[in-house]
Amino acid sequence: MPKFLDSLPMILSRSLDRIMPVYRTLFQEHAITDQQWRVMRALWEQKHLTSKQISEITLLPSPSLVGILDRLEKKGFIGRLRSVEDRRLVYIVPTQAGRELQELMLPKIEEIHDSFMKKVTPEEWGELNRILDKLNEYKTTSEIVSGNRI
Amino acid sequence: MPKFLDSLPMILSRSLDRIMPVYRTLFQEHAITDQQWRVMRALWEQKHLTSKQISEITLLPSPSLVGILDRLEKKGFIGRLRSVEDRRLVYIVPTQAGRELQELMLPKIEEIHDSFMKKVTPEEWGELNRILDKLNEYKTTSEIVSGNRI
DNA sequence: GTTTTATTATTAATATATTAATGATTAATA
DNA sequence: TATTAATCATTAATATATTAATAATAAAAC
Repeated sequence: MPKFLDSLPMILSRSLDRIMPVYRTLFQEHAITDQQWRVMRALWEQKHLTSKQISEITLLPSPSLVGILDRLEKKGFIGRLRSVEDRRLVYIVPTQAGRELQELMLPKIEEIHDSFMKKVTPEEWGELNRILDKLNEYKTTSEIVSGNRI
Repeated sequence: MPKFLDSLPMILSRSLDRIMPVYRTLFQEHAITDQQWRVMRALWEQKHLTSKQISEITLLPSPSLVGILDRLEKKGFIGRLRSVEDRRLVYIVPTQAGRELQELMLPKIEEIHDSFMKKVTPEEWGELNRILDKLNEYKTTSEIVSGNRI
């Protein structure tokens, strides 16, 4: 019988609970949230992205994204531009202030990433990714349809 | 330069996004949420637990737990009992209906768990846990103090 | 070409996360 | 023992997640 604490959701959640505070210290210095940074990070080296593209990249659900983008807009880090070719689309563009925030934060984000990478060997990092991929795999397409946001 | 999508938070989040819907199908059949199940699962084979103990076991933050317990109480799955020895403590006890829910759900939860276990070898499962543990480790006590809920 | 179907962003309603603060109680200390 | 500090559950305020639904627009089918 599998111990509750050793279940797959629990070991992943526990890991995230340990890891995110390290990043969060930096986020708080710039008064943004985890999710707000995800959006800014996705815009890195991009002229613009639609809301849907950002959702796919960041894994943030579309309904949540509406508010997240509202707050980033209010802070002056992004702008919204309605597409003229397809008026259903809204392009999200980083402002000058948004670009500056990215330039400022990215080096430190990479520092944090590197500090985690130093804790394991490259082989272990590869193994981690490979094993997670195996766990994420679905065997049938019906399973994909049943519950997956993507 | 680490790709955003391959960062540690993202690979863990992506994994959870893939895994949780499999469980959630079962949760929805019983009209409870992920978090509500975590609490019920923690009470498995326990006479009672304090709110704090549940928070530590389930990784759910105490302020969230207040509402989660409210809703479980309203659904008749748990009860609250103020301790007489230490009146700061509140013991959470599963009701008869709560026990029945556990009995009903646990076999299926274990089925789902087993289905994930079948996707990797026991060695890979051990590796996954070992690598995550290495990533979760803090080197200094000051780092622990800085951001960790526990 | 008009009706039907899909797609995109959004709203709505409820549940949870995060951070800081509070009231009640207990433990520690002077 | 009177005071101070620590602990536990909770509240408050804001941000996000989840699910279902909707308005506007576009694509497909008839």
